[in-house]
Amino acid sequence: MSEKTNRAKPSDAVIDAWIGLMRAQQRLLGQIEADLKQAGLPALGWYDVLWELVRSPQGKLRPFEIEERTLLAQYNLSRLIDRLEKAGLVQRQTFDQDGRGQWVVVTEEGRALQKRMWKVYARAIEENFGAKLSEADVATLTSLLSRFS
Amino acid sequence: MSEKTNRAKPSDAVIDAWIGLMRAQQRLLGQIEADLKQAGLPALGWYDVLWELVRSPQGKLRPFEIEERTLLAQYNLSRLIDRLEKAGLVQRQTFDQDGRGQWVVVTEEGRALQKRMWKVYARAIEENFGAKLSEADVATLTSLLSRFS
DNA sequence: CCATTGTAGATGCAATTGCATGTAATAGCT
DNA sequence: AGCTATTACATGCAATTGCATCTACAATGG
Repeated sequence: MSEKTNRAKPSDAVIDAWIGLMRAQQRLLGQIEADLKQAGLPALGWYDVLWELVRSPQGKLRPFEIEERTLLAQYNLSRLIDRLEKAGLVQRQTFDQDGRGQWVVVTEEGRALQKRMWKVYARAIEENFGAKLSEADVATLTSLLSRFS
Repeated sequence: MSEKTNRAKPSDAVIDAWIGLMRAQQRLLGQIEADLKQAGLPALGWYDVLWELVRSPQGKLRPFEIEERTLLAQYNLSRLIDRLEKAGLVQRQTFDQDGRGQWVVVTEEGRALQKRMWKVYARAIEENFGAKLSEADVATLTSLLSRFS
């Protein structure tokens, strides 16, 4: 008679690591969102989309491509694009090859905002995160975390 | 004349690690929330509060204590407690030593739900997270992440 | 060509969150 | 004691999110 019917129980060490991951991300994200807000800048969600657009070859992507890259839910992205467009940071353009599709194009204002946000964001990353890790730590952490992508 | 006025710029390696952390947490959390939902269980926020209560000495805590332990915002916690109470999982009790305060007490139903959620949660942690790490990895990761608590 | 199925994106509505502020009670100062 | 500041928690309202569903178009199979 098998004893271990319930497989897949994590060890205490795994649970500690799990909690550590959740807490670290929560704290760091909270700190950085606070820095952005204090600088009068929008939240990170806006940055993520702008960044994907800015670094794309033509400064434009299809919504579903943004969705893949940012892990935003489709309905959330749809409305986030609404807000970005209302703020003049992106523009929707028709996609001729497929009547269902569209391009989301970053505007100059969008590029400018992305740069301004990056100044604050970069500093916050370094101060809250980078400053606490050696180069070797950084490499180790990146390697470990890459297993979950 | 100093060249480096703008200090605190993270290296590319630090940025990679940062992105890795955000993405790993986002993916893992999403996966686990999906598992809970599929099992017809409430979201992790409910679990976190129930767990803090269950593991507290008397099965009760002050709201501000829960707040510290979970990093929930005060106004969010206040309303989360409303929902937990409405669901019969906790009860508010008066705190005699301070008229402003109250106890949040976990009920038997609350304890039962915490156990049921843990079964799903534990399995999800192991499958999505623990299974991808050796014991040494786990120790390393915990140690690195602890710098941000 | 037509019917069915799949994909891209939008949207109504309810639930949750964020922000600002409110209320009640305690603590601290003079 | 009396006044002010602080702490604990709640709440109105606007913004965001989640869920389910909808529309429009495209692809596939007969």
